[in-house]
Amino acid sequence: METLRERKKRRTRESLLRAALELFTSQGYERTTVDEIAAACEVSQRTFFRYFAGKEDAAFAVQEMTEAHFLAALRARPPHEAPMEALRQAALQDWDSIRETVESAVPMELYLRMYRTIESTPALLAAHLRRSTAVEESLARLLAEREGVDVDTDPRPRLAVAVFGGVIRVTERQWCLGRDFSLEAVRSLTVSYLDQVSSALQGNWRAN
Amino acid sequence: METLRERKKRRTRESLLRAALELFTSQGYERTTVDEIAAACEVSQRTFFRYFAGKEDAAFAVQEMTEAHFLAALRARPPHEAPMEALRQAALQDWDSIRETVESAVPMELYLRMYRTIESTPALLAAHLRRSTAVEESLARLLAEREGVDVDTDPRPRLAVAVFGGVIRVTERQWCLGRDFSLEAVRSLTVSYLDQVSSALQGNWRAN
DNA sequence: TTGTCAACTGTCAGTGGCTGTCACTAGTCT
DNA sequence: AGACTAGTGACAGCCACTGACAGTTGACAA
Repeated sequence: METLRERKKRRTRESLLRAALELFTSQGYERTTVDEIAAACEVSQRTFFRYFAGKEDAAFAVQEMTEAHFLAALRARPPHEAPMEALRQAALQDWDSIRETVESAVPMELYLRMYRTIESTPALLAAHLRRSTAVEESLARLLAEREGVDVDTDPRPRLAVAVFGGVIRVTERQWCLGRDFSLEAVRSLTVSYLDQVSSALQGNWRAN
Repeated sequence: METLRERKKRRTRESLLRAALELFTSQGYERTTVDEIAAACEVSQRTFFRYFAGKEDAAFAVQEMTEAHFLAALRARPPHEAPMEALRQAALQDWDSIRETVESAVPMELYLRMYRTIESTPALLAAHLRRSTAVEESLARLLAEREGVDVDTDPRPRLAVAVFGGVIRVTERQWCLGRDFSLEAVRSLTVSYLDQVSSALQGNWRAN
């Protein structure tokens, strides 16, 4: 059972996270100070730093959950699937079931707004890309294990994941730039872009 | 002709840049303060910020030159080359002729050490990845123009560049991790990895 | 219930990156 | 030589972040 102390702690964290994302998305990440976030929750600035390693950490708290969610999705793919197919299916399945994961922390709508804020804030975009490479390292190891190859001598796991990651990044970016900012939109964009990779890689585009 | 004032300015900048990279690579980026860099050049901290937008800006001053160098290399490729082939050739040619570009600012050896520092410092790696996406955007536009397609409606330029960028990133990373930290090493790694992409993308790796 | 302990929090002081301001020095130009 | 102005240093201040210390409050046993 959850003790009173734990409950209070959880509430404080949730309150801080929510206030942070609300402020980041409404007035911008840089224009939001940690003091402001703490004040909104009626705690001291010091307390904020006891719950989050930094301002940036708060911005990515939900992302961290979805990253783990995607890794689990890949782990759950049947072992007979080819690497790229497994990645593709994991991504699609991920978008289909992400809502529950996200809403255990904040409203889905806030998460989506934060996604856009990350993409349009240079400092956050940089952090996002670095986090992505960390996830990609895990993905590569997972694929290598699935296929029974050594990730340190065979570059194919990392290459496959890097290519996949590149396509996902393009997808994310176009999604955030577009008008239709729904889950269905990102899902279909993912399918469309993954399907066009081989066409993009080979030959002359003019010849179609 | 270069006036005395301009000469002094250039010298100050060169001095600051060199001192910065020397300190970053020897004692670490985070453990180096701007005050330290300024003191090493006998100028005030304020002056450092008149030459560089920030500490990070100094760390990437040479990278910025090599980025432009690569873009120029791609622009110089004959228009009949297929997109991926042009990217590949530009990359190889880039590594072959990078020395002159770099040494107009700092010794090659310092540049290479800084490269490793960037890769192993989380904050710098993040910034590096963000810068890379900016370069990739330029590359995509360049390819689109070459091929006569519209970069805003046809995703293939961005996809091709993202895939290419992903491979280059893997290359950079493995290069920095490896023992052979020479230009020849990165060149041959580039060739090797680009050659293995199609193999990595399709089918079952075990069947090989 | 009460006293003790440990967890949680606030306050304060300090560091480092970064910016605005202002006065002053030193090239530049006529 | 004198006026102009780019470049600089000194100073004050903001914000992210950290360490140290003390006060408060929930947990748990006697």
